[in-house]
Amino acid sequence: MGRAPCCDKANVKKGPWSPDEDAKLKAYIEEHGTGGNWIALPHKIGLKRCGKSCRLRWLNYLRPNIKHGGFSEEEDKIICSLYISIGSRWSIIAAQLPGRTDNDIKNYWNTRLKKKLLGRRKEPRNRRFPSTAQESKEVADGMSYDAPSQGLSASALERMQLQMKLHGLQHPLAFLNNPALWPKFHPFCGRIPMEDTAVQQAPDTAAMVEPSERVALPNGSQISHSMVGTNLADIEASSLTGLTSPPSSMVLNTEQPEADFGSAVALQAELSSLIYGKIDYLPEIHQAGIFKEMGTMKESGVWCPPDNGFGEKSVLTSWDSASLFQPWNLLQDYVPGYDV
DNA sequence: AAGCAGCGCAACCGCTATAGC
DNA sequence: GGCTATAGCGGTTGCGCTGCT
Repeated sequence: MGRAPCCDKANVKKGPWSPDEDAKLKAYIEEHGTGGNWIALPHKIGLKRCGKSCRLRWLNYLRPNIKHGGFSEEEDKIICSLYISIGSRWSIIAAQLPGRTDNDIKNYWNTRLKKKLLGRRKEPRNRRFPSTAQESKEVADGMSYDAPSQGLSASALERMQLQMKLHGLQHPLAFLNNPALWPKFHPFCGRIPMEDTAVQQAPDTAAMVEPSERVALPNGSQISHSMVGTNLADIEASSLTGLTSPPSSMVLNTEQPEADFGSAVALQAELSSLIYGKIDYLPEIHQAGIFKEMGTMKESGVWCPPDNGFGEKSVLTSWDSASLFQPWNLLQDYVPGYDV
């Protein structure tokens, strides 16, 4: 038995909202609020609309202080940075941009920003997975094989492409030939010393971070450097340092916060350069508010691998593992039979 | 001027998470 | 603890506009 529909599909109006409908909805909500029940709301005001539709209309257009279009460079950079770090969590990204809605940002990304960063390429018609051992080897060698789209989500592919662009990689698997890019717990590198790493869950990271763990930003605000140290910053840092320490997104590194923040800033400069062809440091993007929402989300926390390769399950939070860029996971997509 | 393709965006759909009973 | 209703989210669709041929 399927689930009951939220409304009578036959008796609800679909399509664009009329000014009259907008006015009715706006007036009612401004006077009475939503009442905590969107499903009942259209009936109360005599609108032949689905409750979900009313909610969407209010959130995306009618509520006060909504901005449309005219994204600034600063907003572009925030969107790009967060997209690379956390993927298509539009609601989280939107929470960092006052007046912007997730729908707006999603549309902006899909129609403009993505093209701006990745460029527009005609997809080769005969793109396919490697089928022979030689082709597979070439893939592993970073040769001759264009980034496949099959078996990989669009979001993951885009983020991978952005990563490659940021780091000058020619191939998604080129990291295999660059040990500097290998995280310590990568199966090829051996086991991460879990007992030495302060892997921990932080249900409310923003609240839990000790003052010593916060990073002072140029504008005077502070942010937890465990949050600054996204996986992107890890890769950035690792490419510079040879990854002598575990990625900061896995470990709450209280020893060298400046290094982590420095790499994050460097990343932003790279991003800025990529988008606008110029270098400018980005003091605003990592203001404390950036991850404020994530810090209050129950699933926020310091990332650690779901399984360290020895059958030991680690503390893991849902979106962290799914969204952070983990190039070794791409092996599953590229190499038949490989299981991370 | 007509036809077409590409683009931008509003809105919808379907799924998951959560709250309440 | 299980069930149901609702909220919220991300992906997708469809339509109107614009520019090109």
